[in-house]
Amino acid sequence: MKHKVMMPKNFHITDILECGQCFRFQRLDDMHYLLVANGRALHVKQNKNELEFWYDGNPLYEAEFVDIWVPYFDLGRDYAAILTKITHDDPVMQTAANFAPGIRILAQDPWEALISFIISANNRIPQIKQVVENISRRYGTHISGENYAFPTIEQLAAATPEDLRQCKTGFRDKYILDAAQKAAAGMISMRRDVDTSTDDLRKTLLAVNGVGEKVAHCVLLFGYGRFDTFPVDTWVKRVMEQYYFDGKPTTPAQIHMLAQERFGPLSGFAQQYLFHYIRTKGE
DNA sequence: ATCCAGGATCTCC
DNA sequence: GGAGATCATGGA
Repeated sequence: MKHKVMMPKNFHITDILECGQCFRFQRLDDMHYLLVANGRALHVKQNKNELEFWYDGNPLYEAEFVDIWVPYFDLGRDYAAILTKITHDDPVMQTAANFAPGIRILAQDPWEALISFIISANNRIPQIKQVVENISRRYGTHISGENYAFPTIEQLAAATPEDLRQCKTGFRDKYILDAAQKAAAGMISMRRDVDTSTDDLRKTLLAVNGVGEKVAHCVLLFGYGRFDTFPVDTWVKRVMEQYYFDGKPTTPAQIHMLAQERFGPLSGFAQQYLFHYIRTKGE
């Protein structure tokens, strides 16, 4: 059973999935992707005037679409209003946003985001995707065909370092286990609606071995929907130094201050447009 | 073959 | 606190 909705403004499935925020998807065809999230394998097909969603294996009902996938794809948010604000008097942001105006920040699971971005450290996106896939197949619950859910905290907490290494985690095996241990012990809430300030949440994330400022910001943004964050990786550092700091060397702290001044509570959106633009424009 | 990747950590100053 | 080396893995 397919679910169809009218084409939302500022929604482009390629921009959304290929912009580097999410790792569990594959392109089946132009404008047609298979995504694993929320314990489901979901087909997403973007047509001229409509979006189609359907599960790989079982029916997708209206109520479930509304409860799970509308929030996941952030369909209730007015991205045109966001773009108007962050591009105001900012030609750099205008260029970045025009490059991929269909980006939306997905409402991902905090636990999956935490592990995924621990894996992202000193790694390339194709390999991050491969390692997350390996871990899901080894520890996650089967969904359909070749699709496995991302493992739960308990499923990963039961892993051994040797086992994890077989998933090609490299030196990050101990980091993943530390995250699983702390999560299982309840030291970090894995609820998106947790009532904790962004800064306090950030500090608890930094307590995990293998989580520094950049990974913490990514988990806050993509896993907890904290849009007042601004992950600074090599690409964002590059684009910010080049266009906002007159080519001068800059620290992440300085970049955070400028982002807070300029983009405030919309920093996370701004960061994703900039990241995708600088990383992809040359291709 | 050497270098590097959505970084983090450890060491040494 | 800042600079440098090191960390698995695999692709260029």
